[in-house]
Amino acid sequence: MIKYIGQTRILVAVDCIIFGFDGSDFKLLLIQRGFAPEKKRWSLMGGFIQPEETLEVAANRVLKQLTGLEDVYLEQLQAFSGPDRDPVERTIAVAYFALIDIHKYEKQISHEYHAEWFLLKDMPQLIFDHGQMVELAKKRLRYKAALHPVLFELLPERFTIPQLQALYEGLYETEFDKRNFSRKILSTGLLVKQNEKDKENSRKGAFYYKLDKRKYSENFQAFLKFIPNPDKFLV
Amino acid sequence: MIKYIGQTRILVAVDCIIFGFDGSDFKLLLIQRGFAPEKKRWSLMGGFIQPEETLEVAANRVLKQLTGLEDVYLEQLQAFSGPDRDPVERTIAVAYFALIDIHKYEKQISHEYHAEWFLLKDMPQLIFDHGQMVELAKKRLRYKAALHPVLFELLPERFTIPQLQALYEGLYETEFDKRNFSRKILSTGLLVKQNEKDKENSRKGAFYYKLDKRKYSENFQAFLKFIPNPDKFLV
DNA sequence: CCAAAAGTGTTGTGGCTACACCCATGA
DNA sequence: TCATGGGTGTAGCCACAACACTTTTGG
Repeated sequence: MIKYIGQTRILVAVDCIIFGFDGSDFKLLLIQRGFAPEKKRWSLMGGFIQPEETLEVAANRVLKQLTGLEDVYLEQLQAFSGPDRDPVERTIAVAYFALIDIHKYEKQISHEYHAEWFLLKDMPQLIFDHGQMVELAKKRLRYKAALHPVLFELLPERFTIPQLQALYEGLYETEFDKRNFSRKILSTGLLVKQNEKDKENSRKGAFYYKLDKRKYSENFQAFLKFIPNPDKFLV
Repeated sequence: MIKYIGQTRILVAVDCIIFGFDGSDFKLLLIQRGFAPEKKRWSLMGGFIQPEETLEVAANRVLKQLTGLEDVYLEQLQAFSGPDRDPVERTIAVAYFALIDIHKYEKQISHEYHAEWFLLKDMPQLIFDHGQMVELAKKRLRYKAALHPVLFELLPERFTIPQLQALYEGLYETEFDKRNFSRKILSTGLLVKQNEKDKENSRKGAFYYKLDKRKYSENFQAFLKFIPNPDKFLV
């Protein structure tokens, strides 16, 4: 194969910021790095890109390795390229963020990587520039969720409106008026009310809803307004 | 230096989608590729990342090589990683898009690369996946400009409101009501009216405005609404 | 005096926010 | 029966979109 001469070839990795929601808090799935350098310190799950893979395929592979899950919401965040970001050898990392239903993960948990869920508000220090990646992912998710119904990716098939509200409130670290919130959400037409109630979290019980998947994929790109006064929350 | 063993190292390039606005049309700056493969075909300006550079530095370098300009608006778009996107050798490309004042460029034009401005609507076929990059950049810019005052980056220091409107209309390939448009733009408080008029484009003449740079940088992240019915335009 | 583009105001409507009370249930 | 969280309606306000005529001036 002909080659471009005189150019430097570099390691390319993908790192995954994995978000989850446990019904009341936003969480992040981290692993305890098993090899030097920085052995035992907390880190995002990552891996090097392989010869025949696209970045997207690599990110999906890495995610599946850790969680066992496929067909997960995954979005390219940004490439990080500080020449010394990895002290061992120059590596460019392309960060992806994933939104997973935390319950699905728990069913398939692998202890191989010493993975743990951390509260997003209460994260350990991470290696390299992983902390920056998480900050950026949070910002991007806030931005995106203000306009598109992406947060449903974090919920199980059935969920209640109070749960959904807790999810938004967790992401934006604030509280919303529940009357306005439920009106706004229901007015999208994305939710289908079920007959059963969730009786675990209150005495009265809250009705379950499911996502209308057809409308969801049709309207995903639509420009909605989920968050009042977005200026306040979107830096 | 210790190294990660058994991993493949890959070429990493940056490619720049360079937008300009000539007062009535949106344009794209392309070069005619000077070497094989695909010699003589039109292409985005790009270059390989160097050992001590970040991607951002590389993109700025590449942009300066072609245009002579520094301190230009430049934003990372996405990494493109199809294993066969470059037939010579596997290369991952990180695309950046740039917004430049076309007049500044014309002052510093370099003929070294056989660069030419093309109408965005009327582009030649590009090599590799550059066509996809341009499409994505257009989409991203439409999205961004609907919410943030980023299009001012394309204008010279003095500009008129009709010019500004033509700029928005070019990007969204539509027409806006001029009364609503000017009211909306002026209500941001970002513009400072000048005393002179531009007499080149009409008999009556249109007042020049300048950008209030302090307010511009303060409000850049603010969540505005420049485009009526954004759903229509933002896929 | 005519053509061509700049500039400017009003009104109706719909969507947003703010706000408070009743309901169902398990303990 | 009481404590807890679920569920619901309204009114005022503001922002938006739709719309047409006058002004300026160069030729």
